[in-house]
Amino acid sequence: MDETDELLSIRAAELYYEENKTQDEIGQALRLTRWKVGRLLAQAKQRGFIRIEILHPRARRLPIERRLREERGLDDAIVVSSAGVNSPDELQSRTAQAAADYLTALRPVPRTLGVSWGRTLFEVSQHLRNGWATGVNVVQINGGVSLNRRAGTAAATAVAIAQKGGGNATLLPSPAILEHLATKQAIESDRVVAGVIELARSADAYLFSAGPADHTSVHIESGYLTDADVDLLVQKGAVGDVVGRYIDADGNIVDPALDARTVGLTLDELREGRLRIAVIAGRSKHPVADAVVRSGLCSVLVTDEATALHLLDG
Amino acid sequence: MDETDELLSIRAAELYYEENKTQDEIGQALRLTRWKVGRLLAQAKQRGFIRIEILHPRARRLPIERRLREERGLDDAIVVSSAGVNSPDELQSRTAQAAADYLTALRPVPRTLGVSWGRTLFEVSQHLRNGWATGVNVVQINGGVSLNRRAGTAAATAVAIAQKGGGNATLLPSPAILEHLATKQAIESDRVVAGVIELARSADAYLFSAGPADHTSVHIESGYLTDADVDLLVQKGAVGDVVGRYIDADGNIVDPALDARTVGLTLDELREGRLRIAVIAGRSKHPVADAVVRSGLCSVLVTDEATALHLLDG
DNA sequence: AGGGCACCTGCTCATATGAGCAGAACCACC
DNA sequence: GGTGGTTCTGCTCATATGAGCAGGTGCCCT
Repeated sequence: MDETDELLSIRAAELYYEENKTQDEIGQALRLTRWKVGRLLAQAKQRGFIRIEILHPRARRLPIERRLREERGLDDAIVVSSAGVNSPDELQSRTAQAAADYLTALRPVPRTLGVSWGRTLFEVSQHLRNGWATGVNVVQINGGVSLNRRAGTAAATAVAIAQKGGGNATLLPSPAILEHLATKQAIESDRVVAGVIELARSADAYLFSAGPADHTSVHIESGYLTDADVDLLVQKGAVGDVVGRYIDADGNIVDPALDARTVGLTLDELREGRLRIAVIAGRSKHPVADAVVRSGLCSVLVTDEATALHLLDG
Repeated sequence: MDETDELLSIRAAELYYEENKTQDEIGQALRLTRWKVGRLLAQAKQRGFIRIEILHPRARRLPIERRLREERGLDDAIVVSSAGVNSPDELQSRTAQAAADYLTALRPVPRTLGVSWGRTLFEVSQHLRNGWATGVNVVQINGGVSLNRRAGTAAATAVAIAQKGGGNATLLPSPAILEHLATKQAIESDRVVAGVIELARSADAYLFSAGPADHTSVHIESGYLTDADVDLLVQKGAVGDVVGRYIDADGNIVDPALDARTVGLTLDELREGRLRIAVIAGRSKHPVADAVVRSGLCSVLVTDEATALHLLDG
């Protein structure tokens, strides 16, 4: 295509998309046949001169979703559009909404849903509508918060999802990470705790997020880890955590000793689930999202456009 | 339109614009009739959920051009798109290119074209193609630079436009602003100078830009004015200059004494021209662009999208 | 409860558009 | 300068889409 045709295709596109003229009218205006106009418009599209965006908080990027399914072997992918987003919070909110939508539309409806906790999942729970399902019971799959001011979001998340879904929540009454291995083993052998974990293993579906390995981690905020602990994990190759367990870029446990002191489903147990929905959004989570997808921790990913493109780049 | 329909219209838009499905196929996928799908898509468009942009350096915004013509009474308007622009320089370049295109397409071809000088017009001259016209003579309409290192762009601009247009340039051999009124009067009564100005008055068309009233002004760079001079003009209400003459927001001369020492066409003489093309781009020129358009100094405006929208806001 | 009104739905029909094809124009290479 | 191949052009025809309309539905007010 020569220079002249390129310019003509732009003129034609202006008249077609901005002025709503028919290809025939454009032909008369530019002294071309309408077939030529059609071809010019096709070329303009094909060469990427025409960008069509859907500006809406609920807009998704289906082509990217397809690529994720095909190139990353996911059973399903939900990618929310970043078009018109102004803040990281807004992106997080859009992603949480999309996850809520996905859960609501899920068929068959899971009888038991295993959930982790964190800022993202809390938001998902808030976006779910009352009556999003009937009779969905929820079970926590890893130890919860309790130490700090914002105590209770872990419990609140599970309870909200269950209540709005017309079912009950089963909480895992344990800290996320214990100081001593012996204590952890003692807790896990407790009848109640062991029962909850058993129930978690048998869940029909899992819903979880992932945290970045940096100082904004919920584990630091909750007092389970210190800044120094996280720095050390990063040194060892950690890119983030899933259900409280820190992994490297390949999805392997970074610190087995720490992992042994962490209460809840192990990553291998998590991988046993048939439906494993990860909800991960935001720039800071690109590395951990990559690890989660590569190592097959999730079978379904709900994420934002930028993160999805990052996954497809590598 | 209720919540559900809004969501459906977004789903439909995704399938239509991103997946290239027909409305019929979308209907099957979403369990709607194809007419409903058509209506949803129409609503999505009408409510502004669909944004279509033409990404190309030569892309224009025809709807904005029309509004400028209708709401600001311009004979013509050329508005270049800012979509995908990363730097002010790029915007300036696009606008200059558009001005060059406009000149090239101009019918009837002006026999004599009066031009001012400055960064913008120099760029226009560089964007013109050899042979953009045949037999277009160029005459300078205001005094030129000569004092500083980058001397000669004023002359270079006029000469380039003339040469590429197969005609000759007539330069105005005078400084832009003189220190004393008497000198200015003496220069203007010089046979040659008077002849050039007479020729300028009779030009078929004028092409000029405008400068901002700030320290980046070409008049400071060229040594005709000092920072302090400009500060004073701003205090008196100056928003910028046209052919070396500083105007306020209403297009009136800010400092008559200074104006009397400025060589070239007066603003009233400029306004006599039937075809007066102003080329003005960039954030810093919004105020002066506004003044130029409001006071009818130009009959045709070539500008960028942001500047155009600023003009339409007020 | 009934009548009136606004809105919505599913249709027919006219129009706009894209696929595909035959001939024309162009180019390069003998 | 002919000849084979490639690209381009203007067409026919099938399909996709939008306008407009008749009937239906739900809603509000009496």
